[in-house]
Amino acid sequence: MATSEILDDTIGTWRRERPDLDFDGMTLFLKMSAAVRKIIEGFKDDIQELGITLSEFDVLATLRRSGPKAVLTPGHIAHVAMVKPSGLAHRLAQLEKAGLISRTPDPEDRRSALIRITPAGRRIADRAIELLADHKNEAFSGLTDRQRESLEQLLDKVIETTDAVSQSIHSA
Amino acid sequence: MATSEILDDTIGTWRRERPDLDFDGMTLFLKMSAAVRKIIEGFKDDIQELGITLSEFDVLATLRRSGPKAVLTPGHIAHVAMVKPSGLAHRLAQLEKAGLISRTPDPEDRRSALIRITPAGRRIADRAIELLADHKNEAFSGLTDRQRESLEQLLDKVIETTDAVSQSIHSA
DNA sequence: CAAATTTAGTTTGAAGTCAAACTAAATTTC
DNA sequence: GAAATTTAGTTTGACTTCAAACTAAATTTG
Repeated sequence: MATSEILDDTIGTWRRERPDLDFDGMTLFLKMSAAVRKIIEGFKDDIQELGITLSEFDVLATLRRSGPKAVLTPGHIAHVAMVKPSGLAHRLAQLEKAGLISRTPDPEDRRSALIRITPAGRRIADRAIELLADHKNEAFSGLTDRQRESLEQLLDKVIETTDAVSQSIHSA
Repeated sequence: MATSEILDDTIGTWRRERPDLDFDGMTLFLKMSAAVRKIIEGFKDDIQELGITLSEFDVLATLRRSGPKAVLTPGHIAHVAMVKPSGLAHRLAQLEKAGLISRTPDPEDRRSALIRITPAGRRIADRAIELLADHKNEAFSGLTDRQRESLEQLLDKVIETTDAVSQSIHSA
């Protein structure tokens, strides 16, 4: 059974069992979620061959794209990688052990640390982003340029809405 | 920093550091992924108040939408919930302990089991799907009907592409 | 129909994530 | 400027998931 059939069945049966509810938003969410999951799955295999996990790549990528001399704090990395600080500590320990990042105390704020990518880490990050870019482009290769643009605009609108909601939660 | 700013920064810095690569597909993926994550986060709080986890809801929902007399096997549930059988066993054990499902041996295939939702499980599933439908509709409330339709079609195309890729992997 | 293979599901072990508790340093307050 | 509060990051413990090994039953093969 293909993904789209499972999704159609999920929504179809819900509509039959709960005709009082509106499942339009849920349909969109399920399809979006399935697409994301499929894309991630496909990429996981590629990146494992480089000897890192997807989570570790997140950290390496953040450092790599910040430029050759980038020096980031754990807090900054956690924020942009959208991971909790407690989750990041383990990743940093692993990456340091693997020699892909270095961690030195921050002389200006001794609670913090300065994280740098090593040459070995940089090589892996570069190779990984090449695979990643290819892989993502392939996933959206069924769309025309115009459709891709349209999809991006629609996604921007959704993010705007969901962001507004979570902002209001935090201020409540 | 809002989600969209983080994403714009991520793509912007990658384009600066690796101008040789095409990040269009990656941009779409990151935005899609961020939207999905945001929507899930928001819903997690709602559902926790019902005393179940998101994973447990997946199972209850599969049973609930299959109708009042539904009897499903673990294998079927695992397939449509897109979870590995090993991951399902634990969920079933928890749900059974909580009295939300029942598990009886399958008389026709004694390796398998027959899973049914209990009245208590049904009540929780009904309440949860109401919250869920509302929540998802809210997430997409920034789009017009026409835009929602457009988004769905675009997602269908993406799923078609990614499904084709994973099919060919499995047959290779 | 006995042996080999496949299939269904569970158990176990390893890995990853997060919340909560904790340590230590910086900042604010009075 | 000492005490209280806030902030940065790590550690710990609980939980979740998956892959691999395993059990047991059904099916296929010779």
